[in-house]
Amino acid sequence: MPELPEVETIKNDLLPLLVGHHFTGVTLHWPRAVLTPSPEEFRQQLKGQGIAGLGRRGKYLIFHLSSGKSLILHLRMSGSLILKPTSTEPVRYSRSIFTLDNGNELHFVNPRKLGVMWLVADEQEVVRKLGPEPLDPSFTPELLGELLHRRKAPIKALLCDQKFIAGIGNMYADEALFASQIHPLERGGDLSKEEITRLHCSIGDVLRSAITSAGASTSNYRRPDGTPGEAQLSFKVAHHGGKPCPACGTPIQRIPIRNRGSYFCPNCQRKK
DNA sequence: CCCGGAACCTGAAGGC
DNA sequence: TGCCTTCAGGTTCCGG
Repeated sequence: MPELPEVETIKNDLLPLLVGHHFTGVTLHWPRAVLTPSPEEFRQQLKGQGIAGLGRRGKYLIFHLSSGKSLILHLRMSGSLILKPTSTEPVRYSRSIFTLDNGNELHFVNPRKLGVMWLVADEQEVVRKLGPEPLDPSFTPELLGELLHRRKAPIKALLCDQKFIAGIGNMYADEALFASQIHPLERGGDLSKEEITRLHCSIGDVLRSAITSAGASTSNYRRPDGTPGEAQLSFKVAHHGGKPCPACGTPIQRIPIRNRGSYFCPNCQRKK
């Protein structure tokens, strides 16, 4: 599932290949993925647009266009972006194709049709509601403590809430909680100062390490050249149900939290 | 404001 | 072999 490290990897991979080029056309095989404006306006406004830069906010990938507008993509659960030379060979589950001036085409591969796109004058229209960027220097342990104050939801649910903090999803929430030895059902507001400090540190470590490994390919995620990332090889609990905990050997447990599978070590991560 | 659950989607995996 | 059910989990919406 594309979370912050996966979107960051896609941005880094595409940056040198796209910036300075322009879109020559757009084909929409699943127009409902365009949330704004209308699919037809989307196509017309993108045609001929130069790509001035690429950015990321949380799990959102942002194309800065020469018109000053922003093309924003969210891959949701199963989406990926593939960049390849134009050919007649079909790309499986390609739902949108952006053709470029250099003979390449960018495919929005979107098997479950959950991924979405926007074309807006101000990117804040889309990303305004997001919480802080966990890798930004302004995200301090003190800020995390303030955000957690009096929150009653399970810490796992808060970490996955994009309004609470941007970019973290199921996998990296589980990994960060294991690294900081906190039970996923612990109420956010019940974390001690020491636990908050550990959690803040673990969030940064887990995300930075995953970016270095080019993201985690647990299912559909691929880099734009089609190769998988390797962050999943370092996972200690995520998707490891029943396997021994790498720290103590206790079988990793899986419980549902907010309808999501949560993996943790019942010995290393005790609830108070 | 805060929390939990359903809905959107469809391929993959498992049971019988 | 094939049908059926369940699972996957990011986001938004809705109800309490």
